[in-house]
Amino acid sequence: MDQLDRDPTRRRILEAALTCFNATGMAGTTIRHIQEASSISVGSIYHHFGDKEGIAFALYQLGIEDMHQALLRRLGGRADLSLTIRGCVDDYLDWYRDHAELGRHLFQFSDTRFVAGRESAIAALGREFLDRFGELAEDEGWGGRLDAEFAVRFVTGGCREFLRSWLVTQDSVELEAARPRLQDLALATFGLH
Amino acid sequence: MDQLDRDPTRRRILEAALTCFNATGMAGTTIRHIQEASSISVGSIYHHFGDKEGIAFALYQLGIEDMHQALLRRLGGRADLSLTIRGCVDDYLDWYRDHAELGRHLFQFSDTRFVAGRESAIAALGREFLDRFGELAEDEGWGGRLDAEFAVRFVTGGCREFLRSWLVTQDSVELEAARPRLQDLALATFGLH
DNA sequence: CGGTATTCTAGAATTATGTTCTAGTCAATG
DNA sequence: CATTGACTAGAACATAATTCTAGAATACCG
Repeated sequence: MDQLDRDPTRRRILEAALTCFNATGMAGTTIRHIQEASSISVGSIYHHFGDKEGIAFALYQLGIEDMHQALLRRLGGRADLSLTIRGCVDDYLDWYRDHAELGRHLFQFSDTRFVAGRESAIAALGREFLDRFGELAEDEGWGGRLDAEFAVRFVTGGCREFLRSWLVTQDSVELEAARPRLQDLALATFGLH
Repeated sequence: MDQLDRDPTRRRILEAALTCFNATGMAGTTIRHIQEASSISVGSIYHHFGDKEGIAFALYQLGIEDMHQALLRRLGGRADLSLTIRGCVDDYLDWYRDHAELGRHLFQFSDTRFVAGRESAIAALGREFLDRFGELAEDEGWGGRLDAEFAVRFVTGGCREFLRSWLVTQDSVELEAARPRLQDLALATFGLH
């Protein structure tokens, strides 16, 4: 979004692609659409990204990395477990609120890649978050590491499910109404309050 | 799966398509693949389904309907709220365990359709479940109707998130290990035990 | 029944789309 | 400068989606 990519050419391609993906879906956007929207030639697009999925993947990677950065930052400061959980929910919702287009792309892309083999770096990000959160939970005396991971995934899924439908309307009032309720449910999941 | 469709032609097309989608993803399967796998001519495929997405959508619809039928059956019998929740988690997991191919397709397809406009019947199914569950929760004195809906979606998301990764391995031991934990988390979400 | 309309099947023809290729431009480097 | 390597451009190509035309099967109606 702000800093999609250093190289201005790559950046223009990615921005154009993201707009197209949001407007007509990944299947519905052709390389030519992206070419027209970015004014970068077809050859150049292929030079930088290899193929269409390469563009989608680059966007996915950027999005996931940016989002995880926001969440990891939260785990850096030492706070109460309850506060941390509330804070993570905040960060998660905020990120999607502030990056709705990228967010929609994450949803669009994430379930496409059952087959794909590109993503070890991304799995590592998820792992890092789970590890760090697991440490924190252990320090606070909350069950075992694996229990914490399991609960985190559950909460993530709950928030995801809300966001999936929220991204259709992108109504900020609805988001703010949901925020405290999602936080409460997240805490309840952990048996906290 | 058992009764994908009445018409044997449609059925063979759908079965072939599902196999292909699972093997090589929706983007990776061509109409010709489906043609070869089903031995139904291209013209006939288009006659029945309009286009490739039409096939994917038909499968999606069948899957969703079948799954919701299983869940609605559960809400028919009058049981304790806690038992009902545990039972719904059971049904949800069981359905994916027994229909893993269709399940994978549901995931693949669900996030593709931000743009598509086909799905009012399907939204109605989700509504029906939420309504029926909401009634039950109210009868049991659990918060308001909207609170119940919100919690249901949250729990659904939590289970979905587990299933998303489970569908990659489809390890039955892992599923059974997760089952009671997911049930407990679901109950905790509702503040029950 | 016999004819007629309708649905269904088949595969060739057409069109759209992803990808590759060739040639040329630009920028950095020795 | 000359050379190299990265980058850009758009035409050419290959593949895949979709449409078309014609014929076969089936249902409908007098």
